[in-house]
Amino acid sequence: MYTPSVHFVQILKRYRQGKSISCNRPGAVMKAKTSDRISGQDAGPPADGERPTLKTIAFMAGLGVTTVSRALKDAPEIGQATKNRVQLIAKQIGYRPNRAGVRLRTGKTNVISLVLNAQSEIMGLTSNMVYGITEVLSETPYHLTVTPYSVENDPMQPIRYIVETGSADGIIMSRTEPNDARVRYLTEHGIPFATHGRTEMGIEHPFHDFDNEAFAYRAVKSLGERGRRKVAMLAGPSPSVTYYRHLDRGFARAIGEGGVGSVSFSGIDVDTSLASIRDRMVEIMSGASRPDGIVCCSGSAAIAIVAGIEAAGLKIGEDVDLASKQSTDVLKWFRPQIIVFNEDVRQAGRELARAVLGRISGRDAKDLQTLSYPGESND
Amino acid sequence: MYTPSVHFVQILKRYRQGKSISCNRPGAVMKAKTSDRISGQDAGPPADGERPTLKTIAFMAGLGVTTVSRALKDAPEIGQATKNRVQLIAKQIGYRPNRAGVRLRTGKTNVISLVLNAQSEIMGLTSNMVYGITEVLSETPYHLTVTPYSVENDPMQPIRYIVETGSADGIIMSRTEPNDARVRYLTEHGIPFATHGRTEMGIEHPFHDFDNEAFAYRAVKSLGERGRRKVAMLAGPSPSVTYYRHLDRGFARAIGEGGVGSVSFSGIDVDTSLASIRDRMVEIMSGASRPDGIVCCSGSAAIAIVAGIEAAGLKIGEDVDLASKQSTDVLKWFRPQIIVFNEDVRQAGRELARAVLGRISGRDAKDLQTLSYPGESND
DNA sequence: TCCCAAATCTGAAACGTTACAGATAGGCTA
DNA sequence: TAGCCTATCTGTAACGTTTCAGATTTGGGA
Repeated sequence: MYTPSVHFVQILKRYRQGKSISCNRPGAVMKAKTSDRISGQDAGPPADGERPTLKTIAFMAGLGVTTVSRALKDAPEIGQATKNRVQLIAKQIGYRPNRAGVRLRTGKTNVISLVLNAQSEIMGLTSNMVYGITEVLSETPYHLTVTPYSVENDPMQPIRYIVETGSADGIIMSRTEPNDARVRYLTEHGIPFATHGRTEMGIEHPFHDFDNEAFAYRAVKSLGERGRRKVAMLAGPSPSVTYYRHLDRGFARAIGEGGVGSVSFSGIDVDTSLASIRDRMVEIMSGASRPDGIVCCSGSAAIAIVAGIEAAGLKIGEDVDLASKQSTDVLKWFRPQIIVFNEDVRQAGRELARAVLGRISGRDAKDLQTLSYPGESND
Repeated sequence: MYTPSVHFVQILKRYRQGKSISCNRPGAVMKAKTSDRISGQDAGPPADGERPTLKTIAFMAGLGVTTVSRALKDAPEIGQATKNRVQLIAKQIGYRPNRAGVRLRTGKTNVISLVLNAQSEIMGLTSNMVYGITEVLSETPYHLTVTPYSVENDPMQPIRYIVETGSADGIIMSRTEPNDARVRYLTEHGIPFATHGRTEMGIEHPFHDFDNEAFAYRAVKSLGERGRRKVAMLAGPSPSVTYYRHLDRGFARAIGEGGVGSVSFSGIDVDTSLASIRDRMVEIMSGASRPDGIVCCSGSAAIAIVAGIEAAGLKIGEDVDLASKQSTDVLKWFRPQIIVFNEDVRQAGRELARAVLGRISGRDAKDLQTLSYPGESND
């Protein structure tokens, strides 16, 4: 049994009184920080107002920094009494580990990086994602940094930067593609990440996805139930982001089951500017083969579609029905007639945060894949 | 004149060939990193695949780390030829300073923290703010971290955390109050920051603000021009955030100039839930003393107001006019009849980023205060 | 010839943390 | 009594950077 000869309370007391004290170990006398030239570790209390470090606690407890470091992380080789003392002092003086010190020593950054496309902002998506993520991270030592890239730039650029500079322990990214270079790169480099959306590369990785296939399927079905017989979908530009494929698949499946026919939109997709969508919709809805039901996967595009429909002299809910995904309530307020399916982006943020953290702590990628389903909120 | 005896190209070449080489200084032979027990600094090249450090460059150039460190930051006491060599090598091997090392040594984090209220999200505000900020930061070594707090929490909590842990060099925050505890605290602690919105504390600090007084004033005037004679404003909860005061002031000034009378809304404000706003609007607009013009400072609240008005059987642009601030185009698409005034939040983000950076680099707070004016985008 | 100043460059120390390889004391065994 | 094991605790080194206080060389002046 190892018994420290001086109890910390005495030291703490004398320390608080500003007295020069000597420790239970040789050489441990109070002295100025800068004039510390002796090789021993317990050089003395820090100057007033400075942030407490392990050294501060070590001095106050009459222990070595190593012991303090271990005591604070509940290492098995530290006595229970010592742990209690150390943890109490740490709490009392408001000790917080210096992130730079930890990072330099261990390489662990305690940072999660959210990589975003700064252009493709669908109403409120980014905000809610950020809030969802931070909600989860706030209970951990992790911070969130945001690293956007513009469309003109290579999506790989921010990823490479993060990996090369080791500036994050994990990455969350969106606009996932079927064959995603970022996923491949990060997998090769063994960096934990989670994607919003799935890939089709045969690489298992953490993701969270909204079931867009289910959404498109149910959207068509809903339109059919309202007697619509000729529906169209505002799809994504063909081969890029994965979720566009899922939309197509769900749409095709619903159509394939019969009862409802389809026409296709040409010249526009969800990435087209709102003004172009509106203008094209006027043309389409004025034409002979106009659809009587429309599926749309973006709240803002839905607004442009409505504008076009009404500019063509038709009425939502009467001449034509619109079923759309929404991530904020705006659409419901906009035209109550719109059939809306909710995607909870904040929840997605939470799931994604949990997924990266899980991956960081070594959990299997397969157990970190979640899907959320469209919530039909109206009628 | 100090002349290194071995030119770096030779060293670099041999280094690249993996050959064991000896440097121009004694003791500088290639050896494994871990077995480095000699006190000299130039221990040898790092293991393959590891990130280059100053040591790597120092070894390759046949210089000391100190010299390399200084050469990279263009210190005056380093010869021009050496600077060129060092900078060339650094570029070639893709050297990037280790942030943890810098941070530990200098205390500089190279981080800007955006402190946000996670609840009061006005459509797209956060996203655009974030994008604006990162646009500016992307040309600097600064990273952006997001630190949200929930309404239930003390707004001071994240601020204290950042200051106590020294986790950022500068802070950007919103929902500025006339007498803002955060501003006082940060000023006392000498931490650079910029606020979105102004205070009324007599403390000079960097800010960016939208001129809400001008907005409210012009909104009332616009309504007057359309023949509206009894206008009301959906104001903020009285004493809190500064910009509500500016709204009141602008509104009062416009009313004071005559021609237009005012009625007041009771029971709701911009922070009320959208459903409550809608419900209350139905009551108000069904009453005898209903306004014929409404001023609203939030896009989402405007949507709820419109819903209420229409539920009461009235038409926007005919029975009543609505003038609202918007930060995305949604309102314009929602009801083209709404009189909208644009606030460019992305631009605000840019200004705020420039303001904190300016403060960090020691510029005077007074020179870092900007105001933006409502852009009337329709008619 | 000697010394000094200017121009360059240098190692050691420090920031705060953790990993490594012991140290120390007490109790127990033989 | 000597020796060993266990339970605790320890100092040193290292992560990569910058600062401090010198070193070293060269050229020039006395």
